[in-house]
Amino acid sequence: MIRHKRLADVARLAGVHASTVSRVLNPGTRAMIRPAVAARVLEAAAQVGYRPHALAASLRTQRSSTVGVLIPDLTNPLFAAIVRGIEDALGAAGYTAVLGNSDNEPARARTLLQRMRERRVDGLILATAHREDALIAECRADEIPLVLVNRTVDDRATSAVVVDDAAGIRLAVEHLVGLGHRAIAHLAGPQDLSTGRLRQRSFARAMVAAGLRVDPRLVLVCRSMTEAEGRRQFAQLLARGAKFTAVLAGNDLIAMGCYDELAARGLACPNAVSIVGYNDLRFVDRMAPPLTTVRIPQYDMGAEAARLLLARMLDPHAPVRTITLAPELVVRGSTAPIRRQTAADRRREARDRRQRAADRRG
Amino acid sequence: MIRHKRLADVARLAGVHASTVSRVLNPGTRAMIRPAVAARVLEAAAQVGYRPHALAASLRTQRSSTVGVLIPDLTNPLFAAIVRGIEDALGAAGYTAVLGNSDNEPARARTLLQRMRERRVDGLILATAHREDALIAECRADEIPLVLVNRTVDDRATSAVVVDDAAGIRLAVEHLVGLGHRAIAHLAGPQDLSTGRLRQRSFARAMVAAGLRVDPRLVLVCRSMTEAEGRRQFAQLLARGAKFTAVLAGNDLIAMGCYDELAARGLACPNAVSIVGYNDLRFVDRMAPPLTTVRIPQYDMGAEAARLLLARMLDPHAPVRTITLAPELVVRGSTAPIRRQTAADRRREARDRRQRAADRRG
DNA sequence: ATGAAAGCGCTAACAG
DNA sequence: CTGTTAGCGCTTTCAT
Repeated sequence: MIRHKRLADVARLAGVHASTVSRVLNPGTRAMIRPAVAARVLEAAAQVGYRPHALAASLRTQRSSTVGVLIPDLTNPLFAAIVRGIEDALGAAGYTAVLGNSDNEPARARTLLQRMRERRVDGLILATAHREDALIAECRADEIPLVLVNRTVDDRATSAVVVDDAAGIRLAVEHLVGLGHRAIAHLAGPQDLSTGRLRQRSFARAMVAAGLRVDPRLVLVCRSMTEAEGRRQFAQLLARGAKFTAVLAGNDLIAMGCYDELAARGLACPNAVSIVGYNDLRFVDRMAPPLTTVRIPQYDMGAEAARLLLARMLDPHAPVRTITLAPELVVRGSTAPIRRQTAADRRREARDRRQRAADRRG
Repeated sequence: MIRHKRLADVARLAGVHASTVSRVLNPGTRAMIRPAVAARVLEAAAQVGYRPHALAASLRTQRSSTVGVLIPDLTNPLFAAIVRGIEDALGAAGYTAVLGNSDNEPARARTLLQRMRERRVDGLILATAHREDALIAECRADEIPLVLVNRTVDDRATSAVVVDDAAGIRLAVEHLVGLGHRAIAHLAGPQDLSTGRLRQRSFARAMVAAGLRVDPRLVLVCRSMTEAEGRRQFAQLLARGAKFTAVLAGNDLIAMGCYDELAARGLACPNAVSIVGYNDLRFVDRMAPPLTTVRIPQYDMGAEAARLLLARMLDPHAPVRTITLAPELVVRGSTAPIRRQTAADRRREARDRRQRAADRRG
């Protein structure tokens, strides 16, 4: 390992005291030093290749210029995009993000938060909030600057950047209704997440607003926002036997699960059923069929959350704020006008199904 | 901001000296302390809610338990997966990753590395290597433990975890040849990246090994591994007029670009042309058509890189190692047996094309 | 405008 | 076994 140069090394070379070097190198105190001396110091620093020791400075100043970012899983494109937004905004302000993946396990989240606190992060951005979240309550008690992103908590006591899910869901429902759908199912996300819950409630309200009845048999709650769980609940939905012509999925991954179950049964979307997702993950525009979904500003949510946190760290008395960003509907190939199925349709579908089964065997 | 407890606070409560508390709390020195005292200390620590100050410890021990991870872009699923592998392996060893996105800009990379060095990361994992990389040379000169991942450098002087691209490309070429393809094009990645370069050379070798000639007009080099550039070069390839029935893309994003250009021309894959990608990014199995591609162990590459680095940090004299992981071919719907086009085929395609154009207008 | 000195919270060498 | 002491590299009073 290399021997790092210290302020004292630069000081000796420049013929000044270490504290003078420190003052020259820190923008806030540079004005204290006579330009001639400052120039000499700067040259000396460059000559020995001086690099400040951020940890030592942090110990002294009690500020690490570091922010903890906790997400469920980086491998989910939604969170990758949010993190990118966070890191860019943070980086522009001279801050560094320290990442942690909780995998939606509170125990892991606790360990990671712990580690971040020990590293003395100046603030926290959490994308892991549950509607009632003990961990977040603890953070609040510790008075560490804190911002939630994407999901929020029920007591609006913490700053957050979220999407107007009510509007997003309304757009989706109105789109389906406009296509003639009446029997619309909803595969909701987990109800202990603000997103899962709010989207479900918004679905009910939007249906009523459209003059439709919500059939309880057409609303199922997924235990997680994953493809596997989406597929399971969609199969469950089919098993219930209640008729429906469209599905509003709690998010894009749940929608993908529907695609999987449809494919396994030899059914085609949007022929058999129209499907709408939520989030507009990267690549869902390339699926077969391209997914109609509600786009949310993933990157911007992250960037906004970072900016909100930066403001809060600057002024600890800044008020609690919830920033709500607008979603937009992106219509693609997974939704189509409702169409009463004719006998001919049924025959064609049956033939296609047989053909596909044969293909798989062959 | 909360008032943090220090060792001295715990010490006072337990009626011992701060150094005793330190010894109790550090696994390596716990054995020094009489169990009865240790128990008293532990209780006192729990009572005041003591949390160690990692930065202060780092300053003293000259080890931050932190690793810098530099990638081009978190938003690329390849790097998201690699980072996840890195973080999991690092986390299991008590280390924390500090992430940076270079966007393939050397200036950004330099700034980020700078910041990481100031934070005194104990080691570095770089997924941003160019074949000749000044930044990496500097890191080597600084003797900071360093591991490359996915891409490597030409002088094999740095430890790395990479994929056996020669094998991967051979699998892909043999697959295409097995389907009857003879005129195979290659949209190579940038030649200043080890992956782009090695895959192109491997393509040439695999073609020769299969008894085929490499037509220079069928090999184009993309300036970046992106969809936009893949599309541009594929259009270029078509413009050259040389006949081909299959394309081996430098990676999945380039392959997606080919999809885009085909779609724009109303052509269908694998009818018009077979396409093979590289990496097997998440979701490419859901594209239209599902992409035949070479799967690489993305997560494991990251985890292996982290383990290699951990070993190196433990023993600075550990030898330079290159770990090569095996790829595997995943055959899906974007490749099909070659088929001489009949007059009927041509008529059908022309009709389809017209239909699609009409759809777009309507 | 600059130097001297103290101390952030911790660990480790040295005593006992 | 445990206490004492010194100091990691920096910033920031306090002097001058």
